[in-house]
Amino acid sequence: MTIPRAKFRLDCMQPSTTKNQPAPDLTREQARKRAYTAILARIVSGELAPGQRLREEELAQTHQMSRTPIREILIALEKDGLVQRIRNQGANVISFTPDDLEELYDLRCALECLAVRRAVLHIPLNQLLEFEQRLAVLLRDRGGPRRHQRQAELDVELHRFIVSHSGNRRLITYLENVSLLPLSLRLAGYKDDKHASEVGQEHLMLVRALLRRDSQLAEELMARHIENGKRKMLDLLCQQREARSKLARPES
Amino acid sequence: MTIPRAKFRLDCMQPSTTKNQPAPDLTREQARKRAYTAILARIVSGELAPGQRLREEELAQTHQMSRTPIREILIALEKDGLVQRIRNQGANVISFTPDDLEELYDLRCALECLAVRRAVLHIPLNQLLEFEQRLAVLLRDRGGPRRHQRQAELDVELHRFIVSHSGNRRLITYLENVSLLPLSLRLAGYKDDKHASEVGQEHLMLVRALLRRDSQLAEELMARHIENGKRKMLDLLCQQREARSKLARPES
DNA sequence: CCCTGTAGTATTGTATACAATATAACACAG
DNA sequence: CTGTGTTATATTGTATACAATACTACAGGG
Repeated sequence: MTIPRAKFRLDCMQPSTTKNQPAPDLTREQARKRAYTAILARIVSGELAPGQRLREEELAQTHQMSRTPIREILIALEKDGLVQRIRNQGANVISFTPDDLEELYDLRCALECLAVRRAVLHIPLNQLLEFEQRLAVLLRDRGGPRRHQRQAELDVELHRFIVSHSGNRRLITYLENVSLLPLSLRLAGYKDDKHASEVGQEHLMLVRALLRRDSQLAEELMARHIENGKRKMLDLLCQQREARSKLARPES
Repeated sequence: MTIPRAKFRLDCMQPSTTKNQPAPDLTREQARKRAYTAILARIVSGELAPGQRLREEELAQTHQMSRTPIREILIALEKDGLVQRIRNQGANVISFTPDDLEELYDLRCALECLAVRRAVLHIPLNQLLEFEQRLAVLLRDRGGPRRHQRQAELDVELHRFIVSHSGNRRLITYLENVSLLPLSLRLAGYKDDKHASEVGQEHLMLVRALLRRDSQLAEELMARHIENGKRKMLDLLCQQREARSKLARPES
């Protein structure tokens, strides 16, 4: 015996007005959105490891829906570049090589430089000052509680903030996609104090250039910042891969 | 009475080997791919006008398949930026405003400049010489048969050629998406002889810079080339919109 | 006449049954 | 024991039925 699926309110049960019901039944739409973001989050966070198989039936069960919407979500995630699907063989979390990382960072560099250039004039000064403040505090405060995490969050927030003022919606979504995949690596990078303080410094300089509305300098700093990030993340990725391959065949 | 759907060959009907059947039945996969490219082509070519409703059932019938794969294709096309889908209201061909066009061209500029920079060293000289040849011929040959179309095709081909040697797969697909939407506009632009010859000149200069492996110059020329294109396409789009709005309410 | 509310219709969203395929387990000849 | 072919099983791909929603036409009251 199967549990009957949730019944949705019928038209005739609605009070009296026909238009603008605030939420006749958002559960379906919400559920779908939640499933999408949940799967995405599990991939980006690394909970679902690269290469991990994503079976439709399993996802359907965990999200309490049928395979149909799950399939559609997987197709969307494939287009987002987070999932790889092979016909008749299903979907896997994408696994990226150093080459992929380089591709992503090169793209990010080009796009984010465009974003800064466009954002310089429109970005509100008071919020920039706020960022400057927070960056300075975090840089001074060596070894505060959960410092790495706070710094990582500020990193993401700052970049999103700048990009969001570029005035180019497509640029925003592209950058979101390009940044999403290596996000867990970026977060992992903050465990290294030297790296963290360098990134903090770069961010601070960038914000100050933006405060002076110095477009050229800001773009240059951004380019260097992302190039530096690329190098470090490549190192980190290679370290991780070595560590993992040693773990796979422990011959020590 | 419904027509029974095509029966597919069963395992037991296969000759004898289990592996590597050349094509046990590709029709499904082929059909799906064909449907995808067909719909895409109809959008890009302008046959399906911006704003045009895309009903699943209708597409399903014209492509001889059920709504399920069509839906999945529409989801993919939405992610490609060619279709807009609104929940419970279906899919429409995306309609782009001058603002959208500007967004697309700004993105294209940033991405294609990156592409040239990366391609300069690896792009094969002999093929470049071939392009130079063909460009020169087309520029001399004023008023040849189907000249506009040949020139437009060469345009697309040249840009694809350069981008394909960037060594960045993601860059290639992003640029494909960014370039696809305004393609019909670009093709329409070639009806203007002045525009066509200017573009031809720009292409020729670009190819010559690439032949000299002059990265900086090539990038600069590309940036200018796309900026020029942006301006012209904006003009053209505004003209088209005026013409259409006059046609909508003919008060002459 | 316009506006609001209502019933009917068209279309999308989801669940599910079935078809087709790939993988794994296995039998068997060499 | 190895490699090949076969069968069983798991999983994806597609068709279809049904649910839910948005749209349209229309009736009735102001």
